[in-house]
Amino acid sequence: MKLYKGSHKHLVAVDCIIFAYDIAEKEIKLLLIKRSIEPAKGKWSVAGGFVQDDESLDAAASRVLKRLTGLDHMHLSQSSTYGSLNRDPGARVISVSYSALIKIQDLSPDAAGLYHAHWRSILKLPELIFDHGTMVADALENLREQIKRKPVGFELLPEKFTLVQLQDLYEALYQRPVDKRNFRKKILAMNILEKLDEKEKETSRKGAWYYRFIRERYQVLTRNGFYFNLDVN
Amino acid sequence: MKLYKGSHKHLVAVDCIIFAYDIAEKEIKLLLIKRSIEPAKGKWSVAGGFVQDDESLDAAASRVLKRLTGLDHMHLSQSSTYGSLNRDPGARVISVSYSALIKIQDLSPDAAGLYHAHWRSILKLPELIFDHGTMVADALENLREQIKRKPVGFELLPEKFTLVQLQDLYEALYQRPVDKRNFRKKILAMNILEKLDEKEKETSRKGAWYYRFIRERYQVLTRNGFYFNLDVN
DNA sequence: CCAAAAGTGTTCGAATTACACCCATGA
DNA sequence: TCATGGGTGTAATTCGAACACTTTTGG
Repeated sequence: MKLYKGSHKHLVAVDCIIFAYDIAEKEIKLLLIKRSIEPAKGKWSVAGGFVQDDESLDAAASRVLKRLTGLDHMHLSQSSTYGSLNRDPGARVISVSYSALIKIQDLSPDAAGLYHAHWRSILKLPELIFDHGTMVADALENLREQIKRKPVGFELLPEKFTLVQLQDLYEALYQRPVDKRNFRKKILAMNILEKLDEKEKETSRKGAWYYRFIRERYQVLTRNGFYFNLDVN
Repeated sequence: MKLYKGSHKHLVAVDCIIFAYDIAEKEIKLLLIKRSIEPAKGKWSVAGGFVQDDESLDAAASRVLKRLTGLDHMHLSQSSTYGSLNRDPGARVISVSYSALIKIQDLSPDAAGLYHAHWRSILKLPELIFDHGTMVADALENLREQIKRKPVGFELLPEKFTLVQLQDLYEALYQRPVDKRNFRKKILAMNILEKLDEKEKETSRKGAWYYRFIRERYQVLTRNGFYFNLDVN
């Protein structure tokens, strides 16, 4: 049974916008790939590829990301779909963008070299191919909205982190300073962090206490109508 | 020059989720179509169709909506893209959903009959084909979030409306009562409504003052960092 | 002992909530 | 005149913003 005959078919791609947070540099970084095929071969792009016959969009995004970067089991979430006629000069391609937040240490140290993947600060991005600049801008705006209302910040930090690091992350995203006392008051009042018996001693003599995000406690609160709101200053 | 050869091509559809507000019934309604082709011919669906070779996704959505309902110049905004393998039993189809808010009087009175389009309350929707139920649920959730932070409510009301009607709309969306005095205080304090010299006299002896949304004033405020927030009770 | 970063409370104004009665009118 | 729906204000509380000093410790 052949249905829908006569309807035009399209090339469909997925593009993965991967953000990570660099604790040392206090910068959000974006994963970029040197494009290996024409057109625009050698130019910077996000990790993308075509959707195959026998895979869902979500599966395609995971596969493409794994192939280009080695990153596996990422929590990719669909962002937006781009379908202007001439967005890709090589052919008419419809592209579905996905984004993910990762802990930078999840990328094995040599993977970057191995896969021609590079991390670049979102503050100094190079020119990207096609409409990838727009895709990134859209995803970033979405991330900035999300982080106010969902505890997505913890996806970008290691298991153990200090309150100073968490605050630095918010400042990196908002690009403005945040009041330390108000920030701590607010996040601690949510009761979703556990203070550990261990200090981070690299960056100060005094040392800063490590904390841990308690996902289970957050989920219980959520079920009871708790509303995460870290809209600071 | 044939690039990207060997990559699989896909059927791509757009589906339009059109919401309207029925002032008299105080209900949000959804535009449904009796499907005219196999599979699932005669079943309820939202307005959809395939994307052609020479049109953008946005253009396809407008065209499809116009053809099926007569609705023209709608402000459609892209919601989400659905790409599971078996979502459409007829073939592998990737579908991009769009949604729009319209004033119910924008639909010419006989258009419904003419085009086999029907308005159904979102509270008692029939079974929809494929994953259209999910699409609608997703769009509705999005609308509920939006209406808190953007003055989208005015898209659903006629040019002139009363504060009671506006409040009824919010209650229809939230499905819970809203405090009358606090609601009025908040919306009037925003200074984006103009009281007209005219009363709505159909529903009460006293009559309720008509108001008008002043889009220009809203836009000026927005530019100055004003933040619409009608998160009530 | 001192430099450097971590940690800690209070006050003030604004915003949000809860709540009940009077008003205007047509029938 | 009365039934119906429209319109109004205030007090109590909570929330958000601003703000500066003390603590710890390795060198």
